[in-house]
Amino acid sequence: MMEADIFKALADPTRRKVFEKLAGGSLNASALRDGLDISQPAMSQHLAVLRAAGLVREQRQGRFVNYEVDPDGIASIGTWLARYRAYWPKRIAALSDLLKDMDQ
Amino acid sequence: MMEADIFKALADPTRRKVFEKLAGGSLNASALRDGLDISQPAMSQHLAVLRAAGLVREQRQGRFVNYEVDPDGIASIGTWLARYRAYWPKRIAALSDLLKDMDQ
DNA sequence: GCAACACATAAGCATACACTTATGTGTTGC
DNA sequence: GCAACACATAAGTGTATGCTTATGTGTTGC
Repeated sequence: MMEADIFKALADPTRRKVFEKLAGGSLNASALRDGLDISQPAMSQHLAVLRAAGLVREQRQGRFVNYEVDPDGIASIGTWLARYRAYWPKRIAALSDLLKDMDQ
Repeated sequence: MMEADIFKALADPTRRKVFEKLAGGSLNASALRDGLDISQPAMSQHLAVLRAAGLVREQRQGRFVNYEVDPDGIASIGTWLARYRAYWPKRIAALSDLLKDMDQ
């Protein structure tokens, strides 16, 4: 929810991997463990941190809990980053165009 | 330099305050301490972390060391964030326009 | 040279954090 | 009901981190 939580959440490499996986589409907690060599409780704890930070949101589906990227979290980072737009180098022009395109 | 270092650096509230101060212009280490109730070594250590992350850069000026925002660090965050552009909500359109403006 | 200053580094310590194993909660299907 | 499953929570532990005090390094001006 706050910047503090967001940056703390993303400071951990495992959580960033999880978040990147979710960028490809929603997945349940077990599927997220694939290839990460991490225990089930550890994943559950990581997901709790990401959820508390507003970076992901969950959706119960039977016994499974599907996780997906929460656009609000992404927006928070964007808003924070916008404060430093005076320092964006020119070579980031391409990115800027991409962001513009998203609004259709 | 790497994402890991950047997010770790920004995970600390004191370092975020320092970084925001520098967003207003370059300052030396002593000036950065104003209003932060932190020891001189602590500030020096925080600046070392921000520097290692590529978020700030230094410039010796006599006995003083001036610190300023390093555009490369900002760009790194922007590049990372761009991977999640599919999740940017529409209400961030204004930010997107701001970013576009920066390229003149 | 040397005293005063601005900052960096070293060493030690208390707390935060990511992990583990063990157990609890809720859902499915027989 | 109850066994199997998916996930969350509890409790404990080693390590990372941010702080402190003490000391080192480099610059200024007399």
